[in-house]
Amino acid sequence: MSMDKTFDAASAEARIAAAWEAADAFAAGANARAGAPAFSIVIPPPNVTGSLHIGHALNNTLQDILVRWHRMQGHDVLWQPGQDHAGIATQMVVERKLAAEGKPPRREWDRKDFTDEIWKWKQESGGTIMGQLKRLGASLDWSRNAFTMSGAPGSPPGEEGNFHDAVIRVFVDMYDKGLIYRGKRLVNWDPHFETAISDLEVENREVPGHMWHFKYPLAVNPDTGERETYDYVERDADGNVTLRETRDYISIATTRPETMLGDGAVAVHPSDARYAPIVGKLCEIPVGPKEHRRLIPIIADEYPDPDFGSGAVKITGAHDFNDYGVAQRNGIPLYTLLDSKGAMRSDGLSSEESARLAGEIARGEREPGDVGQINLVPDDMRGLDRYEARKRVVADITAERLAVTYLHKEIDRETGAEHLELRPLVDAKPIMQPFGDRSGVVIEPMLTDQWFVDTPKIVQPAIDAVRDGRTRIMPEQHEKVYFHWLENIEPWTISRQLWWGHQIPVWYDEDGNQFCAVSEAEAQALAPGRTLTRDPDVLDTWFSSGLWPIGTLGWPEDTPELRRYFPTDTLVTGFDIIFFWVARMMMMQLAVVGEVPFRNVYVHGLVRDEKGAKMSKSKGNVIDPLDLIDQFGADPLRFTLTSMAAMGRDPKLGPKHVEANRNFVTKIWNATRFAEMNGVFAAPAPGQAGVRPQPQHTVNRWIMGETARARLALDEALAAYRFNDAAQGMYGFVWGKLCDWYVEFAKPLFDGEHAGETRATMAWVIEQAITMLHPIMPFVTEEIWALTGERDKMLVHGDWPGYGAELIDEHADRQMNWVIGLIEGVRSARAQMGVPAGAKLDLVVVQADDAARAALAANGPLVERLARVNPARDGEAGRGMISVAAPGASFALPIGDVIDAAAETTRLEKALARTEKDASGLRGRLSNPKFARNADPEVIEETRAKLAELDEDAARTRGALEQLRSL
RNA sequence: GGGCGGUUAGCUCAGCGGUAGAGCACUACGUUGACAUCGUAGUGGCCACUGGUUCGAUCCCAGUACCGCCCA
Repeated sequence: MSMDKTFDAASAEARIAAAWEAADAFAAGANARAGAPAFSIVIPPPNVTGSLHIGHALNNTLQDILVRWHRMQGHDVLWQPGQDHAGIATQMVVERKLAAEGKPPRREWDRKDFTDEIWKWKQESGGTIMGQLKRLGASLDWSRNAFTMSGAPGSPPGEEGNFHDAVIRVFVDMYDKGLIYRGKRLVNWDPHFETAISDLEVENREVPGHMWHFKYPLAVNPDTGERETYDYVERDADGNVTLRETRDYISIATTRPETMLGDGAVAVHPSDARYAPIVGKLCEIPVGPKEHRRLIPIIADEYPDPDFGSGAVKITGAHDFNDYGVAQRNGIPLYTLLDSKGAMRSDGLSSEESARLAGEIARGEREPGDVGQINLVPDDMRGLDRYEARKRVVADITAERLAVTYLHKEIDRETGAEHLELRPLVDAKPIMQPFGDRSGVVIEPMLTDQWFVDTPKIVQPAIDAVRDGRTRIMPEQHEKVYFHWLENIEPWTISRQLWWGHQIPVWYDEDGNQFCAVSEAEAQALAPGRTLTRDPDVLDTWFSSGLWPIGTLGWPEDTPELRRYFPTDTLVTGFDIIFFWVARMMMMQLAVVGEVPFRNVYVHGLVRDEKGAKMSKSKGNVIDPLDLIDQFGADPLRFTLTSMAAMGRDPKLGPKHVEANRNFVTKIWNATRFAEMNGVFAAPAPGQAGVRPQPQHTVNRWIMGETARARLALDEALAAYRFNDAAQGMYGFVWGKLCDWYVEFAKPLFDGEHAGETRATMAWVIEQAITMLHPIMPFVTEEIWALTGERDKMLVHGDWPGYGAELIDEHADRQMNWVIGLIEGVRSARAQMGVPAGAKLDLVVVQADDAARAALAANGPLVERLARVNPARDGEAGRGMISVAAPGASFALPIGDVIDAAAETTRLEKALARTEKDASGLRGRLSNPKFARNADPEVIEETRAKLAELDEDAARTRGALEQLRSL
C-alpha cells in the first residue's frame, strides 16, 4: 500500500458515502451498546422547495457532529430527517411551472387535480435537498424520511405516513378544548396569493412614501346653516400662545388617502387642548361625490400622538391595525374598501345606499351591526387598483382646495417677477410598510373570517418549561427573546386561503353551525340529517411543523420510537425561527402530549460573507456550499463552519477560509502518509492494532499525554456546545503538537532502540486523532481509517476514547517542554544572528542543573536534529559565541569569528528588557502592602515563584551580556 | 421608541479578575527523511471612551459614543 500525495475528496467522498449507506450506518440505534442511553435530534425540516444553502450547511454540520459523537460513544442515536410542505412556497412553484408549460392558472383547475399536480412535482423534484445533505456527509437515518403532508388525502403511494392524522387529531383536540376558534378579525392579507398570513410572515421595511395633509370640514350646524367653527390655539413649551385662528376644519395627516373613503371617525388625544372644543362634534370626509359626503364623529382616544403631524388621526378600522383598536374601543364601524386582490370593492350595496346607511350610523340613528354589505367606494372608483384610487383621491381633494397648502414663491429669472402659488403640503418621508415575505407585495390589513389558535391560553407551560430549566436555550440571551415574545403573544392566525396544505377539519351545516371531527363521517354523525360543507381553508404550514417532534416519531400511535426518543435531546436551529418554530413547538407539544419537545436548544448564528454582510441574491454575495464542496471537499467546509460556530456569533465565511482548512486536511493526510512510509502501520503483531501502547521513551509518553489532553478538551467543548473550541483545539493538537513536534521527534527514533514502540505509539496517536476528528471531518478520517489497518468496522462506528489524565506523565511533560523550549531558543538565536539554516553548530553547556542535564541526556539526538547542533559538550562561553538560556541551564553556541557583537548585544538586551519588564511588574505587585494583605496566599506564592524564575532568567542573560562586553 | 448583542494585533475572532492569545495576512530566511496545500524565525495591541467597585479591571458595575440585529 502506498498513499497518494493528497486526499482526493471528490472521488473518496462519493465512495465513502455509498459505503455508509450500504452498511446502513446511520440507522436509528446503529452502533448502540446494550442498555445505552438514547440521543435524538430532529432536523429542522427544510422546505420541500428548498435547495441547500450555506445556512443549512452550518445547521446540519453541527447536528451531524453531535450525532456522530454520540453514535461513536455507543449511544442509541436517532437523527430524524424530513421536509415540510411549505404551503405558499410550493403552491407558488407549481403555479409558475404550470404557467411555464402554458397550462391554465390555478383558479381554473379543480382543487383535487391541482394538488395532484403538486404531489407529482414533489415526487419528481422534492428530494433535491436530501441528496445535497448527503454530500455534506449528514448522517441522518434516511429510512425514516418524514414529510409534513404525508398521509393526506390524495397522497400518492410512497407518501403514506401519519403526519396528516397527527395534524388533524391535534386540531380536533384543540378545537374541543376551546383552544382554536374562528372569528372575524383584522389579519394580514396577501393580495397576491389572496390568503391570510401570520404576522411573522410579514416583513416590515422602510420605503420612501408620502404624507398628505387634508382638511376635514366641520359639519354644518342645522340650526344656523353655517359651518361650525372653533378657536384653534397653539402654544409653545412655556404656554405662550404662538398661533390663534378661527377654523372651520380639522387637519389630519395620512399616508393612505384612499382609505379615507372608509373612515369611521377622527381621533384626537384626550389631553390635546387644541381640539377639546370640537370633540363630540361631526366633521365631513372630503372625498366622493358632494351629495354623498359623509359625516363622522371627532372622538378622544389615547392612541393619537399630539406631537405627531396635526395631532389628529383619521380612523379606518377595517384597514389599519392601530385604527382597528381605536374603532373597537369606541364602537366605530369597520367599513371594508378593498377586495381580496387589493382593488377597490365593487360588490355590496350601491355607493348611494351605502353612504346613506353610514350617515345614519354616524348620527346615531342606526346600530352599526354587520356593515359588510356597505361599500363606501364611489361608483367611479369601484374596481380600481388601490394605488390608482390613491392618486384619484389626492387629485380630487387638491382640486377642491381641501388639501393643506403652503405658499410657494418663485422668482422669474428673466423678468425678476415674483410668482406666488399655493401648493398642497406633501411630506416625502420614509414610511414603514408591511410586505409579504413570499409574495413581496404590500400586505393589507383585512377584515376576514379566519381560524385562530388561542395562544394566550397555551403559552404559560412553554414559558415555565424554559424558566425552570426543563428546556435550556443556548446562548442564554435568546431566552430573553423567547420570553419577551411569549409574554406578549397574539392569537395565531392558522387558516390560509390555499389549496396545498391540511384542509381544516370543520364542516358547516346550512345554518353555518360548525362541526369539527377527524373525518366527514364523524362530522356527519355529529349533525344527523344536515347537509355539510367543509371549510375550504388549509392550515398554516407552521401548524404542522409545530408537531414535528412527535409527528415524526409516529404520534398519535404509541410507537416504540416515541417512547425511546421523545423528548428529543437537542434542537439545533437559527435564531430567525425561534418564534416561527421553536416557541410554537414548545407550546404545541406541551399542549398535546404535556411534555417538552427537546431538552436543549442550540441557536447558531447566521452565516455572512467575509465582510460580514448578510448573503442575498440581490447583493450577489451568496456562497453556494455545493460549490465549496466541489472545490475543496465536504470536510474542509464542515471544519470551517465548525471552527467559526462560536456561541452567539455570526460566522463570516469566505472561500479562503475553506481553502486554509483544506490545507489542514492535507496536513493530516501527509502526516499519515509519512507514518505509512516508515512502516508504522505495517503488520502489527496479532491483536496489537487499536491497543493502547505502553511506551518507555519520554517522547512517546509525552505525546500520549497530549492526546489525552486533546480528548478531554474536545469532549468538554462538545458537551458545552462550544463547537469552535472543539475544532480549534483539534487543529492545535494535530498541527501544533502531532505534526510540528511529535513527527519530527520520531524521525530519529525510527532508527534507534525505541523504534518499535515509537511506531506503535505513532499508529495509536494517528488513530486517536482521526477518531476524534471524525465527527467534524467524517470523510478523510474514514478514508485514513481504512488505509491504515485491517478494520472490522468503519470509523463511523468507531469507539470514542475515554482515557484522560491517567495518560499524562508529568515527568515526560516537563522534560519535553524543556526540550521544545531549548530548541526554540537555539532556532531563534540562530535566526536572529543570521546563521545559515544549514550550518551545524556546537552546543556548549555553560551551566546546567541536574534536571536540565537529564533532559538533555535523554533527548540529545532530538535536540541535535531539530536545533541543528552537534552533541552537547561542557565548556565556557567565549569569543564568537551566542548565548541561549533554558530553565536551569545556559548554553553557548560558537558561530565563528565573524560574530556581530553589536547584533548579539542588541538581541540579548531586548530579551533582558522583556524579562525585566515582566519582573518589575510582579515586584511592584508584591511590594504593595495592600496586595500582601488582601490577595489569596496561593496567588502571592505563585507570584513569588514566577518572579524568582524571571530573576534567574534575567541574571543569566545579564551574565551573557557581561561576557560579551568583556571579550 | 422598546429590547438584545458587539467594539481586543492589518483582517477574522478567542479570552472575561492576576499586566494579552490563535488563525489568516505581512516581513526575512529555508526544499532538513510526510506535507510549498510546506518549514523556521519575526513584526504587530493606551483590549472604543469616561467614571465606579477592587490590593489589582480587557474581564465586574454605571454611563457615553459608534456598529449590528429583533420588535414597534
